[in-house]
Amino acid sequence: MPELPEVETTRRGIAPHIVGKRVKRIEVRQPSLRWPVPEEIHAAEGRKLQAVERRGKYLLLRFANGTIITHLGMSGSLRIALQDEPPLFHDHVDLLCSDGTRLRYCDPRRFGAWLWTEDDPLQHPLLVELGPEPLTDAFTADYLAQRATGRKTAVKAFLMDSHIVVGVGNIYANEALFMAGIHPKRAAGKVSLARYEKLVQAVKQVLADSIEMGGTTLRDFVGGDGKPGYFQQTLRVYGRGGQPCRRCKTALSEIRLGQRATVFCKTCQT
DNA sequence: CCCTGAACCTGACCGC
DNA sequence: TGCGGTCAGGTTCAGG
Repeated sequence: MPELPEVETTRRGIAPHIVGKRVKRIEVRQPSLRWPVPEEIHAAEGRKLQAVERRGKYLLLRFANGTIITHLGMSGSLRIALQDEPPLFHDHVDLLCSDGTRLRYCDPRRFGAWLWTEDDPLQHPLLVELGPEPLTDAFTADYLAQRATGRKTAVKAFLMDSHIVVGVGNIYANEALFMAGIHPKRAAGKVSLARYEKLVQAVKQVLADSIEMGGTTLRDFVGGDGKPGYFQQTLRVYGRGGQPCRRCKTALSEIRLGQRATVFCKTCQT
């Protein structure tokens, strides 16, 4: 489900309900996620949640004695459960606060994660090698061009590599490359600095716009406050293979690139 | 170091 | 109605 806008929408949706509250209990009904949910995660019980932060698509639940690192994977979601709402089959983890507020994690495919660290979470092996946040000034055309030097990999795969830049998943990679007029299969090392400039602007714009609108809705995405996102209606290419390019009317091409659906306009993107 | 493909898992959908 | 194949928003990992 989630790309960066969905994760950020989730963070904003849940934080007001749980920050500052004391965790009464963490209920793990299904510990078999991407990695096993560690027993040490119960160290958060009895502690006050200090903040909910985001790094890439990871959410960090900060406590004085450690941090829960979560990831929503492909199909995960976090929501505030209603009082006495019984967990459904795929509701794998609850974080129950002492006032009865319940943060509920649902993840049918179980590609997500709930981990615990007592060290600086940004130094955790999963986070320490991540690329810059796309919506900060650290994400520039110069940076991308430098990282792309000599690389033959398709620019779309390059853009989706979280070690290059975090938060650009399949939907927004397709969208940003269209906006920048770059063919998704072009070798990353053969994209000019001027075009990386356009790409950086496109990534920032598409992500910011999507966050503004509450995240893309594909199937059933809902933010932490239960409101669906509305970005889906404005997608330029994703999910539109065979339909006319909104710019030039050419039928959009759809191919598979690195096992991912890739949609582009063969006229507008070169 | 770079690149590719497989793997993790369930559910929805489509054609027969 | 059932079955098999394909696809889905992510990321790590093994192997060449």
